[in-house]
Amino acid sequence: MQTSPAITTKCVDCAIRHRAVCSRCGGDELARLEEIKYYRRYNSGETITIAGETMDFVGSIISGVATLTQTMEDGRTQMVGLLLPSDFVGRPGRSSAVYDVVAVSDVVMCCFRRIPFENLLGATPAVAGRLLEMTLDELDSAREWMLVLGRKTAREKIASLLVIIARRAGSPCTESSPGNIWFNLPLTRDAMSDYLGLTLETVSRQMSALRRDGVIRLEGNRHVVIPDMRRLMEEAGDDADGGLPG
Amino acid sequence: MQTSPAITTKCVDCAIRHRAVCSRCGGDELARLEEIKYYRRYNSGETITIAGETMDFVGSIISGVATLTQTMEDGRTQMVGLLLPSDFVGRPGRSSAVYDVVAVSDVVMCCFRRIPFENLLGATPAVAGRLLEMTLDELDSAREWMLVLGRKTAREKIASLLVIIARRAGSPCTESSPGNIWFNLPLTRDAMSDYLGLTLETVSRQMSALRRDGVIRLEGNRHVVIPDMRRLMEEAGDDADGGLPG
DNA sequence: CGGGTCGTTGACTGACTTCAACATAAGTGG
DNA sequence: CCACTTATGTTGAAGTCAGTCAACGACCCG
Repeated sequence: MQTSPAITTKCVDCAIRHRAVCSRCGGDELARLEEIKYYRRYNSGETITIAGETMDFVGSIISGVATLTQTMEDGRTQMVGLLLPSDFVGRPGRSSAVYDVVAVSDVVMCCFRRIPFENLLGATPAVAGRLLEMTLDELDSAREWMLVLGRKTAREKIASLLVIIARRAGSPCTESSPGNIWFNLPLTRDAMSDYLGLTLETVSRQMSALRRDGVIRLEGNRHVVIPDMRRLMEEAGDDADGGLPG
Repeated sequence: MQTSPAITTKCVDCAIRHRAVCSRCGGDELARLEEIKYYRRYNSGETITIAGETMDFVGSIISGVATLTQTMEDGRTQMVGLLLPSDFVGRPGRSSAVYDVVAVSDVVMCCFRRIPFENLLGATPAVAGRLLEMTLDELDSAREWMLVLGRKTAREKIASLLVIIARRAGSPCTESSPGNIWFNLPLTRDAMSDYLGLTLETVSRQMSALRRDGVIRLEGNRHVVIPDMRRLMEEAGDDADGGLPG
C-alpha cells in the first residue's frame, strides 16, 4: 500500500462523486469531507484489511476491484462481498475488521480516518443517510446472494454471477450488434469459486458449458461477451425483467 | 392481522425498548414515536408482507417469530432472514416489499406508517443512527450466513442454526446442570430446510444424528436442550470463542 | 529452458436429493 | 368414542450433481 500525495483530485471532479457515500453532499459538506480525506493505492493481490486486525480507517473504492472474504479454520473460504468503484469499505463504530479485504486488481481508495469520519457522520445527515441507503442496498444484495448459494445449481450460480458483473461493470458493444454486452472478468476461476461456494473445477466446467451452449462468448480467459442478456438471465433463474436492454 | 386498540403499552414499559430501533431515544424523541405508533397482531402462519406488493408501514417485532423468504418461479425458496423480537421489518425509502414475511408464531408488531417514519428519520438522529447500526448488524449476519450456505456441510449447517437460535432465544436451564441451555425451536423442519438450503429430509436426518451423538437432546419435536454449548459450536465449525458460558 | 500461475478436462467418489413408505399427533365430525 | 383428515416428522433405497484427485495445456517471466 502506498499513500500518494500525488493524487489530489477535487471531490467535485471525482469519478464516484454521484454514487459514493458523499453523493448527497452539498458544497459545505463536501468541503468538510475534502478536509479529512486522503488517497491510498493498493496493487493487485495486496491485502487491504485482515479479519481480526485493527482497522483505523474507512473509505470508498474509487477504481479497481476488491473482495471481502471469510475463512474457516480448516481453510474453507467464502467470498461475502465484491467491492466495485463507489462501494464503501469498513464499518463505522467498529475498530477491528471482521473480513479479509483483498485488492484483486490495482485499487485506489478514498480514505477517512475512522474516528473523524464517525464524528462527521453524526454532524452530517447527508452522509449518514446515504450510508444507511448503501447499507440497505448491500443487505439486499447479500440476501439475493443467499438465494444463489442456497438454492441454485452450479450452472445457475455462474450465470447469476455473470449477470451481476454485467449489470455493474458491463459495457454495450460498440461495433457488433448493439444488444451485446461485454466486460473483463475481474475474478480468477478460483475467486469465482469462492464467491459461488463451488470448486474451481466446477466453475471451469460450467463456464465451458455456457460457452458451448452459446450463452456467452469467451475471448481469452477474462473477456466475456454476452450476446443475449435475456438468455443469460433465464439461465440464472432470474426471469424477472429489468435487465439492460437486449 | 388484527389492529388491536386493546394494547396500549407505553414505550417506556416496552419489552424491546432497549434493543429496537427506538433504543437510543430520549424522552422527547420517544414521545414523537409514541404519537405515530400503532400495534398489529398476526396469527401463526399469517402473511405480513408479500414480495412485490405495496408496503405502507415499517415496524419492530415485539413478540413472536417471523421469517423473511425469497421464492424462485419454480418454487425453490430460500429464507434470508429470521426475525425475532426487536428486529426491524421493512425498508424506509421503498414502497413495495421485496421479500415475503410470514409469522411462524403469533406475532405482535409495533408499526409506523412509512412516510411519517421516513420524515421522523430525517429529524431524529437517534433513530437514524440506531437503524444504521441495526442494518450493519443484519448485514454481518447475512454474510455469516453466506459462509454457512456456501461452505458448510449439512451437519454443520444444522449446528450453526442451533447456535444462532440458542444465542438469541436460549435460556440457561434452571434445574439441570447450570451449563445447559434450552429453547423451543421456532421453526418446522421444512422452515429449517428453507433457511439452510437443504431438503427437509436431510434436516431430519442430521437432527437425528446430532441427537444420537449426544450433541443435543430433543424432548418432543420442538424442545431442544444443549448440554454442551462448546461442543455444539465445534460441530458448527465456529471454533471462535465468545459463546455463552458452558 | 525451467518454474510459476492460471485454466481445462477426465474418471471416480460421495454427500445430499429424490422418491416413497410409514409414524405421530391434533383437529373434525359422525 | 372412533374414523378420517391434515400437518409434521422419521427413515430407507436409489439416483445425481458437484467434489476430489489427477493429468495436461497455455501463458508469462526470469
